[in-house]
Amino acid sequence: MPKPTFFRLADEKRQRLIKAAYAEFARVPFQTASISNIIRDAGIPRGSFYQYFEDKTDIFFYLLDQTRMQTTSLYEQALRRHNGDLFAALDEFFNAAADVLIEGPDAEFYANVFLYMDFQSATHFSPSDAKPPHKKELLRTTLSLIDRDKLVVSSDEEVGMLFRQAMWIFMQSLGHYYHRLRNGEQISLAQLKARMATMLHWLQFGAGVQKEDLHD
Amino acid sequence: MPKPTFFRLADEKRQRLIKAAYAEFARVPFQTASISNIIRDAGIPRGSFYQYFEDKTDIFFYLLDQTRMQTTSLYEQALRRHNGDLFAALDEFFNAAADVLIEGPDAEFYANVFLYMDFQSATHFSPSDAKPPHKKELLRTTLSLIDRDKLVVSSDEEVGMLFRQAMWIFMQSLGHYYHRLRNGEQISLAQLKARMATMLHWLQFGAGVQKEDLHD
DNA sequence: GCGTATAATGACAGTTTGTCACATGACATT
DNA sequence: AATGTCATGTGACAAACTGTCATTATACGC
Repeated sequence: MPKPTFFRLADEKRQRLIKAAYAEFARVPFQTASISNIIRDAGIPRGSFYQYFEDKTDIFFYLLDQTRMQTTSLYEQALRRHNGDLFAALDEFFNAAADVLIEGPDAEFYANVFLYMDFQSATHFSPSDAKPPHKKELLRTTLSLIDRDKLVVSSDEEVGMLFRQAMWIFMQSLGHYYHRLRNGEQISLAQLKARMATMLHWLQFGAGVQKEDLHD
Repeated sequence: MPKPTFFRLADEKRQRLIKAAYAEFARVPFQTASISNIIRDAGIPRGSFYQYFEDKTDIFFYLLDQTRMQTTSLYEQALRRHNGDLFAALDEFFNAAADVLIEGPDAEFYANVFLYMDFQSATHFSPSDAKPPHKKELLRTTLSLIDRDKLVVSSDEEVGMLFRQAMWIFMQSLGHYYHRLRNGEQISLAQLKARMATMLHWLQFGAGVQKEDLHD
């Protein structure tokens, strides 16, 4: 989390810093991104940066949290609209979120996020040592709103597992999309959505031939 | 890939270097690991290291490939034993591989692999700019040995998607296991296996209530 | 004006990485 | 034994980056 000083900054200065950070994390993956570049771009002295943020991780996840807040609400809306039908909500959410992440202004930033995010971060979607601010917020929303009669789950733990499996489909598909794009291969937004739908359908109905189908 | 010089090295020296590298990558995640530590441990001059390897990534994936070769054969055996039944083979393979990765001598190394591996690497399981040596080897084995009549897939592309979804279950579960372990929470190998089985079962038969089940 | 808390600043020490000019060794040929 | 050649060994070095800290500047209440 940014330090209090950061939030007391003049708007113009804060925006300049945020913009420079987005640019750097869009230019190269997190591991390669450097604070030196960010502060040079933003025209902010080195010491000041450390007055606002702990380190590179801190500012990175701050940027990520910004958009997570948007998408979280998209998900919750979908879940309510479909009366707690998890798979229907996920399907709608994936499509809406893909639009935001791929056609929005920070697409390159997200490309680096989804191509280079590690498992630990993907699972918890915030730095491991952070206090849980809204960590697992999506999961909590899920637990409270879903209709369990439509799922084959026997505990909250299992709902969590299922939810993560679905989120991986989403993240992996975005990674796949950006990977193709950067290698100059043809891939459309529609194809991406089809891919997500297929994988989600497997998770819902199974990718193995059903027992019933064998009764002939 | 290591440079030719590396393979011409005296056995003792090569082993010393490999051992030091394993130790470093077991000590900290890839991003944090340093070549400086490896060569200090191995007692090898800096210049020499760069005569053997391109960089940190190069030696890391060399180590990883070592064990991939083992596990690949485990998978192929399972697939043959089950006459191309993908899900049966995966189930057996997951259990066998988990034994190797968790009870073997390099468990700490794998912990860092599975906790901190990024999506790009996970998908391709080798550095992105490397020539495909045995890249996608598991996938190719799968394509040639599986019985497609037991699956709801319509193309090789879809087999690939399904296979990756399954592999993610495996990797994510190992990540989960190690995460728990490092946070001092109780988790047994049996629980890990149960988790993988549940998730794989969902993928095979569906986690949503089936259409047939609604006909009452 | 004065004093105190808050913020800004950039020089600096400590690391790390990849390179390069040079040293050393092995070995075949004369 | 002398020489030439090719592969390998070596460590000093430049470049880059990170996080800190002593010092200076600013704002604000009284």
